[in-house]
Amino acid sequence: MSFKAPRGTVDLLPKDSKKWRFVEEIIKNICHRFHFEEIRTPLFEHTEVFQRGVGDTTDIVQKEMYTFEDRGGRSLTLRPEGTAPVVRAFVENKLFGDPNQPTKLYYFASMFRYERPQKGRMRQLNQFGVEVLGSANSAVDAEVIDLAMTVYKELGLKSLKLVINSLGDHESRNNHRQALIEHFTPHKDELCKDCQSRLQQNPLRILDCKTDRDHPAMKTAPSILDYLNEESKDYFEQVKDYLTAMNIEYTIDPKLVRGLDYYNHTAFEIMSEAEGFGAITTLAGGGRYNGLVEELGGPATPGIGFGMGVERLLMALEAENIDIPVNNELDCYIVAFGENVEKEAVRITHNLRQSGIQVDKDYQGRKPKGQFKAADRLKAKFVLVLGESELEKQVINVKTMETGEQIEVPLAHLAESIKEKL
RNA sequence: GCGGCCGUGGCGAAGUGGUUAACGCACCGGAUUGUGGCUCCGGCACGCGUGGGUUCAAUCCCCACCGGUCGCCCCA
Repeated sequence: MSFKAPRGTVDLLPKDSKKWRFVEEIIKNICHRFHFEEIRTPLFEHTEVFQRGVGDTTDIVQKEMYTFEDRGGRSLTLRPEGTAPVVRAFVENKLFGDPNQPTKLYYFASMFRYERPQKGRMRQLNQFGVEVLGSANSAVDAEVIDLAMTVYKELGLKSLKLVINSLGDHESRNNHRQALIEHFTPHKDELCKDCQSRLQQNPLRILDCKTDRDHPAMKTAPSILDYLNEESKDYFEQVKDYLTAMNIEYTIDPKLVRGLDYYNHTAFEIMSEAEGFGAITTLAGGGRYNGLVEELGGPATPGIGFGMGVERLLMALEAENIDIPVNNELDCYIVAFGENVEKEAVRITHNLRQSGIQVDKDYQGRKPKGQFKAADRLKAKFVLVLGESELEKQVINVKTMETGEQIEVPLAHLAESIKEKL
């Protein structure tokens, strides 16, 4: 009987986990500079959180959730995205009552979506994301976008495209929605099946449809930008001004809609334009969601955030041939052989580790030559050679692998001697 | 949910309807009783995703299933 990881999941092996840690550290460092604090929410939530938060008509809720019933008959769902849980936690823990507003949070967490896996799409995926709750200031929109772009920039990505749009406030959205319904209804029979149902449920997303992309009615469809009321228009202008002030380049795409129901005003996506990236180009996406906190039972509180795919970030780095520095070295490797030497080798290993030195030794019963080979393979800086004669003299031979030179060090001074060399 | 391609040792990869399934890398041992990176020699798949069928005979042909991969929808 042999087992495999479930479809759409992978094991993160040491070779790659080092890269992940490097990326995580850079990201967390940036969050610290932007003065965001970490939040960790449960892996699963009551299904209702996502139905209400993300929206019943979305693909995520309709066909991508890992939903199950627990022994108490409760319907629970492995989180498919990060915003709804964070907002739930914000409300439940009354973070809105903290005098320090806005509340600036970030998370680094696994998400789950029941989808057919392919390049850059997994059933368990990892996202870094941020949420800012409690401010309707357009400078916050710009700050959040700046943070995302900073992550990519500091990791060295060049072929990026920032796309922004405004979905407007409630009034603007409704007017636009009406206009869309009126525009597309005469062509209803010519649209794909998905779009026919979208026409009633969420006409905005027809604009996003790839199947009907070339339909003539698509080109003449009313643009949201023409339906923004003064306030929404003004807000969007401010966001653009702030981006320009920070020298952040962007393009405006009136068709950028985003898949989740909770967005309004600013919506944005960051895509990779690198060659050989596969069919998927979206690295991160986000936007403003001023009604979500209320929707989840909290006081009217504006919010904005984004989710960034970590797997896709790593893919983009690879596509642009950006190497992640990985430290594979080992400080010391103990080569021991002869009668009764093993116990002393174990003791020395322990003592050096207690002194803060990184040490490993052979556990495979290899001959001395094999142990040296292993030390070489592990890129050990020093090999500590312990045989019967050394043991008798209470010394150990310290060999510097790079130069091949070897000196005798009394066991009593081993730790200090190595610390000096390191 | 739908479609294309694929499934041989730890990895990469050849192969044929029929006695012992190439080769390369890695690993282990020896040449070198206690010293790595080079070289040489030796070892390393009762097995070719699983099940069924065709056949005197199948890793190779057919079918089904499972798995992987890439793409569609949608997204991270």
